[in-house]
Amino acid sequence: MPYLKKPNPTPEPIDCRILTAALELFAKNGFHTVSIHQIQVQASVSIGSIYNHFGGKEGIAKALFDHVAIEFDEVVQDGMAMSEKPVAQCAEIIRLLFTYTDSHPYIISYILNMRHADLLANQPSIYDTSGFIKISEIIKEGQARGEFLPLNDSVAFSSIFGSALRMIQMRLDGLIEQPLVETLDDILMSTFDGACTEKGLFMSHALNSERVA
Amino acid sequence: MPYLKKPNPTPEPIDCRILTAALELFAKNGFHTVSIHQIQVQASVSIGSIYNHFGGKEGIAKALFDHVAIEFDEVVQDGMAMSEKPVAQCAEIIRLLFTYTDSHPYIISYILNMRHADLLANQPSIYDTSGFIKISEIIKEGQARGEFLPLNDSVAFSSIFGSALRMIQMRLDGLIEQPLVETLDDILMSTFDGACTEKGLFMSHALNSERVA
DNA sequence: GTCTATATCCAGATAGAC
DNA sequence: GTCTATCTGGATATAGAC
Repeated sequence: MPYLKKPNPTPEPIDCRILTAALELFAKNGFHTVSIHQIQVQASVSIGSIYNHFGGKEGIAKALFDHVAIEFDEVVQDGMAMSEKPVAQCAEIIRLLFTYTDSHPYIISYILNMRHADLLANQPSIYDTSGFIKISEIIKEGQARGEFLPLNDSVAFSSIFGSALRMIQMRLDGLIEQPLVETLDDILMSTFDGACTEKGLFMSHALNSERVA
Repeated sequence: MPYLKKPNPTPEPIDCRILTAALELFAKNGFHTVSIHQIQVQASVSIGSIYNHFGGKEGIAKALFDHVAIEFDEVVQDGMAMSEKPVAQCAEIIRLLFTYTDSHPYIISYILNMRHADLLANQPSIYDTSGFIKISEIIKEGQARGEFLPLNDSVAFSSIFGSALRMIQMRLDGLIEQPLVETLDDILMSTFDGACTEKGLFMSHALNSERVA
């Protein structure tokens, strides 16, 4: 029965197999708990090949970072293409990140956690990527148009993407069973319109209760 | 000159020295990159003592977790004591977390990052602590009173604490030079009242642009 | 309880055949 | 370019003196 004979279904190139295996293992177990031997087994490759292609474990991590940075940039670009308006662009980026988290959790996990997880300092982080820079520019444009509050860079970023990123973290940590997209509308609403039922609810409290300086 | 003779200025108990040293090293470099030898040196203790007290590196991590969980719970309790109103309680907890991040960055870093950073799965996380449970109850109470939007647990938590936690992360990652407290009012405002200048700005976009299902 | 010296193990890296 | 076999360093952990 030669038509059933598919004993070696590995059409992927070897370096791609290595990266895929390493990404999954790193995201699941963390850079330092994963040994090259594990990667070797999961990728069905020899140790020698790994060293030939990437020069070692750190080399794999570096290549993975470049890879996920490109993916992230594409998500941002896709989100930007959806509309001219910064608010809608940010909303679309969040939607894409949510779907991406559900479909490719290891990539998002690597983007978000890898730096803290393991690699030494002075390693590039997500904040150094072109995707993040594009987001910063969207926010600036939104402020110029008067859509977003005129807050400083990090505050504005946190206020727009903080809730969504926290949802992603919790989903990756296994605290949320639901697909993230199902929560999208709620997250967008609270992000853009606030977590309270009425605008000014917090300010009235702040005025009533004299806080200690 | 016996009055100058203070060659051994270590009034702290030995296990406390070990924990302090380990906390700093773990937060800075990550669990797996820190060796027991480093902890030994920084704490001015012998390896034998470390094994006597904690049974190894994982034992230290476990003890540290219990310790920071207690600190976190105290922060939440202090924040709750400030007011009866959930909105004000959450605002105060965020303020305390901000000041705590600036004064004790290693503790906050450990709380936020340690799980991803290193320890294996099935390790307790911040979400299992009494402090987090108290926060969940505050949110529920706020929803019952009609202050917070009636969103499900994780969405509500993310919408209220997501921006602040992102600020803390960025501060710990060295992306924010400013003390966090200086950004407190902006974060609270955007959290509770939204990141946009007008309520409903996002919804109008969503209606205008037919999103692909 | 605290220390030093030592044993054991295993991950990262290399050498060289094919 | 891919593989197997091997080397080496360093980390965890232990044994036993004090």
